[in-house]
Amino acid sequence: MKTNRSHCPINFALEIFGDKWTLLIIRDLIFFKKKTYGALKNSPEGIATNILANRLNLLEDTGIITKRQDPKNTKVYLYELTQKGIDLIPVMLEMSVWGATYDAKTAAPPTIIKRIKKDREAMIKEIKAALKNPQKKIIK
Amino acid sequence: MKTNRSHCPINFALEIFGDKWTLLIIRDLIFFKKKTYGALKNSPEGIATNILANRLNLLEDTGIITKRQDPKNTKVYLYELTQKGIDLIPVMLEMSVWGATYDAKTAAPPTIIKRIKKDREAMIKEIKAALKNPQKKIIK
DNA sequence: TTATTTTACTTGCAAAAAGCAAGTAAAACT
DNA sequence: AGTTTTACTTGCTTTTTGCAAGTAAAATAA
Repeated sequence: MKTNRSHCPINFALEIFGDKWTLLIIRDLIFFKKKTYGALKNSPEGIATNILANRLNLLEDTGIITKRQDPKNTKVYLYELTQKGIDLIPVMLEMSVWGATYDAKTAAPPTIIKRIKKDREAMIKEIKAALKNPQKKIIK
Repeated sequence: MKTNRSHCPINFALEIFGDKWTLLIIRDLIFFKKKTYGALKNSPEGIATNILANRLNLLEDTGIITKRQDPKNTKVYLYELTQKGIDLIPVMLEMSVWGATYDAKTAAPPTIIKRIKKDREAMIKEIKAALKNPQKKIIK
């Protein structure tokens, strides 16, 4: 059993998602509404399949996502955010604003960044609503 | 020369501080106002000295901190946040709230967490003010 | 003035994690 | 019945981390 380095809340967070891949998976689940292993592995950063499988397991173990069979296709599994995962939206938004501010070549849609800055709370609600509604999408 | 995986703002951020130590150093610079190598290495998580030196270099290279000699003691170096580093305060606050929410054994001071939730903007200003004023401290 | 301590690192080596290519098993489609 | 699709696993190399010890220069103490 692995022991915690401390109970500082920042450290607690980093022990779960302090690496180069985990938050990218969560980004895809939140902003692109990806749900399957296949969709997640097709992200532009090119995650290795063993890393993806490992991180999905860790995220499930830490209660950030759940895994279930697709009712329409028994060989497909659906990965979905729990409340604990949904509550990472504010972290993701702040990271997006920071990254968009300091990457001169940022690909972040300016309208989205502006809306985050202008009315964070509304944006958070909108993203949560989009997660529940299969029609809505935040980023295409 | 290392190439970017993508220009997604989240990925941009992760390529800089997507690991288990970098944000802990930034935490110490922001909340505990640590400025020296010695102070940083004494944090409870127990960072190895080679990792600390490496991360301080990377943070300097990416423009998040600056390094200068202590005018009172030529053998001491002072590490200080740039605007790019100060702008990580919102990210740190959201991570703190999330970590404090989901770690049953959290050591986060409840009064601080409440104030972040109640008035984020005021809290951000207060932390910035504390960084400029050598008397003020956010967390002791 | 010399010796010791303090500060900020560096070095070397073992262990763990990441990255890459290929392979597998079961369901589904042709 | 054979091929494709989906979700992984395996094996191997490279890179990163972690740990213990060492170093060099400045400051302090004897």
